[in-house]
Amino acid sequence: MSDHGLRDKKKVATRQALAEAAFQLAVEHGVDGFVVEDIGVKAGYSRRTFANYFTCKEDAIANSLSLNDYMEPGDQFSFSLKDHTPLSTIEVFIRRSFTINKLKRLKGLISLSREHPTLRLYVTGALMEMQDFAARGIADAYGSDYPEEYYPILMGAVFGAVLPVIDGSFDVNLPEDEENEAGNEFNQYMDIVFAHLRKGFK
Amino acid sequence: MSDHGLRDKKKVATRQALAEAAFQLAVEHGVDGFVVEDIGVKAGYSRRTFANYFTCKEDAIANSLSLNDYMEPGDQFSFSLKDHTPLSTIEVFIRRSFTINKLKRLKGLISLSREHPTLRLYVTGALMEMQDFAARGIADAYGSDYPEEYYPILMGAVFGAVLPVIDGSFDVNLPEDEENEAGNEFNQYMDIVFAHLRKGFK
DNA sequence: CACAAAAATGCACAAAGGGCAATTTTTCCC
DNA sequence: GGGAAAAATTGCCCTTTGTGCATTTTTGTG
Repeated sequence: MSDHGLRDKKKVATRQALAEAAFQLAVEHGVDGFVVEDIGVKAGYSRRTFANYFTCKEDAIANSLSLNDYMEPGDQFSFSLKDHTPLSTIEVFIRRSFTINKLKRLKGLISLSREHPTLRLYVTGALMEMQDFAARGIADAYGSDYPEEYYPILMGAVFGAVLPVIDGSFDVNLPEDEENEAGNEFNQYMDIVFAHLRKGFK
Repeated sequence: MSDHGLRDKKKVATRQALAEAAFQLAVEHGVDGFVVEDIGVKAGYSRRTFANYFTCKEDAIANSLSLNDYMEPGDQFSFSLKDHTPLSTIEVFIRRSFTINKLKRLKGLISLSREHPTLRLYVTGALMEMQDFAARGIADAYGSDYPEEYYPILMGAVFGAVLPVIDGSFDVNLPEDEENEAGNEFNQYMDIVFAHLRKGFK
């Protein structure tokens, strides 16, 4: 049998090394202040290898946010099977996913995106992938307990409402200490978001 | 005084001509089946001029959807000042914006995007611009009648819930006759979407 | 350890992106 | 209407990308 576990792990590592190098170079020299070659040098790979993992610089920079590494669909949503509704399941998923470190990286990406429309596209694209991931997980978990069209609408509404954070129109202040996950401003904003989503709009 | 009206109109026309040419070429030969030069030839401009209007092919193709041309923020949301809530205002805006012709173009873009992640990014980007446009209009129209954070959340939720259509996971069947705007499947889907948004999620 | 599969690399070439300067077109103002 | 100013279009040029293909190197298996 083929257990390519180790090989796959190395591929992920390569991908992350390249993305991380790309992000750091972008912070240091601006998104347009370096070339793909530089990423390769910094990460210890060739230009050609970079092209095997990413389509362009922006792709690599944005995906340094790897929001969905370490996530396994089954794991992430197993808690949802009892005592939870789809909405509260997503709520837990979102709050768990945006750790302080992720939010810090996100802030960096947002400020880079501010004057760089193309990068902005790739950053929102990364979020969309996270949304797809969550949508699949939720749909698997709840099956036919809700009308067919419920999940895509719910998922869209939730992630749409989170977008202002990603997009930078809502500016999240982050605490210095990594430990204080629960009380950060992102979670306060989520309180408001989910309250609105539960109550409905007018 | 500087009345650049005619000049601006010509710029818009040029932009649209290039975008339209790009879209048609994409339909005929596939997104990767032609080069920027071809777009210029088809639209009657040079490669260099194309670069003045768009960053790449995908940018041009996606923006052939020009959802927000002919829109003036003031005009579009003037009806909102009486008898409407923010949500119902957006609802009218959305239903008005997605005419049969726009939806047809959107379907074309979706099928092109299906196997082309980069184009997909640019198409959702075009929708985001529409969202920004609507967000500004709505915020102007309602000012301080609602809590400060209300509009971005509402706007995000609405456009997020519309995204499945854009994204192609909801497939809209369109009537042959252009006249039948009200009863098309898109509007039926919107009925469900806005019902959920009003009622709230659980 | 040797063999097969897969990843990284090198090479080459068509194409993209964009600065700069020249040219053409549009607008402004008398 | 005509000439000056502003803006749009274009050509030129050169660096950077993207990618197919062949080759080398690394990894996993028996």
